Amino acid sequence: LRLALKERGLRMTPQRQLILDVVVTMHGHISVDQVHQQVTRQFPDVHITTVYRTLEVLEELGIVRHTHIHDGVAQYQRTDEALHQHMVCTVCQANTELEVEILKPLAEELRLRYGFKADLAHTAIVGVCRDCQSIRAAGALGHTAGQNG
Amino acid sequence: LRLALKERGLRMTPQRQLILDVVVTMHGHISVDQVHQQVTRQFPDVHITTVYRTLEVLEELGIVRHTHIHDGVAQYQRTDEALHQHMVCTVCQANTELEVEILKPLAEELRLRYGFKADLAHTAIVGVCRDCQSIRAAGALGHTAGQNG
DNA sequence: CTCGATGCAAAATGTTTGCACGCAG
DNA sequence: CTGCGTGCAAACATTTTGCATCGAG
Repeated sequence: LRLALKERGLRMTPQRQLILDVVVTMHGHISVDQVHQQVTRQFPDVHITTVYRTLEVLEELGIVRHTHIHDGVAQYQRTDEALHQHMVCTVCQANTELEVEILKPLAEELRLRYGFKADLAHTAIVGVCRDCQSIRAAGALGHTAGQNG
Repeated sequence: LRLALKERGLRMTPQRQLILDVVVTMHGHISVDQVHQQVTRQFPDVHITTVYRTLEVLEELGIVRHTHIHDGVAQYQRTDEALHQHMVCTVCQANTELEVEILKPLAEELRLRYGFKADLAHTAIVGVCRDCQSIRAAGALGHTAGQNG
């Protein structure tokens, strides 16, 4: 891993080591700010700009990849973790992992019909989780679009 | 439609009429800025703040919905257009429409296995389109991860 | 020593908010 | 006339950039 840096004339600094530590232990999506917070827990001096720049480097190296979920905040994930996908509930923000197997038929279909190589793990699937559906159902029984006020 | 506004004690202003005009004629995803530009083509005085606020109102009324695609910019789409989905190419930014039928098996699968009511039309599918795959293939034949530089 | 990396501040970008005035109803 | 809607500016949040200094190799 550090060799990858070396090959491109890049240096391994303590800051990068710390950020790398966070990256290899993280699961799923994580924001720049979250990475920064974890890093500053050990070295409060590490600037968030450095986190931005390091994650950018890691992205060029193919170690991480970033995306944007529901709000405008960039979320990073490891590329070797890209094979699992998340479902984010728009009501309770619950984040459930799902097996990527489920996505394969769709990916295959898109390839066949449009020649499009879909990166389905790139963005989380949004929707409403089981629990929040129950809660909602209790408040708004029926399935016609009536005006509630 | 204006009745929906009336019912909630909201007023129909020239600005809202203009923004509504843009909304009903738009297809797929459109940014706040794009709406604003189209509006100011007729009335240069309409402020972008008004566009933000009006789209927020329209979202509460269930007429539009917003999401975030690849960058952090909010994209709006009509809810009655939500039944088609887009594929955005990360290389050439091409935006291809696809039939929502393709997504239904996945949605059904997610419902069965996780009880999750997925809103698959909420976010565009990202990936690489047919053309850009060809171009890439020409530059990087083979499928091993070699270092190119 | 050399040159990439860092910290800081400031700029850039997209979005939200406070306030006084204007206009729809 | 009432109070919602508007334009404006300023606040806000996130991300990028310029620059002097530091330190990895």
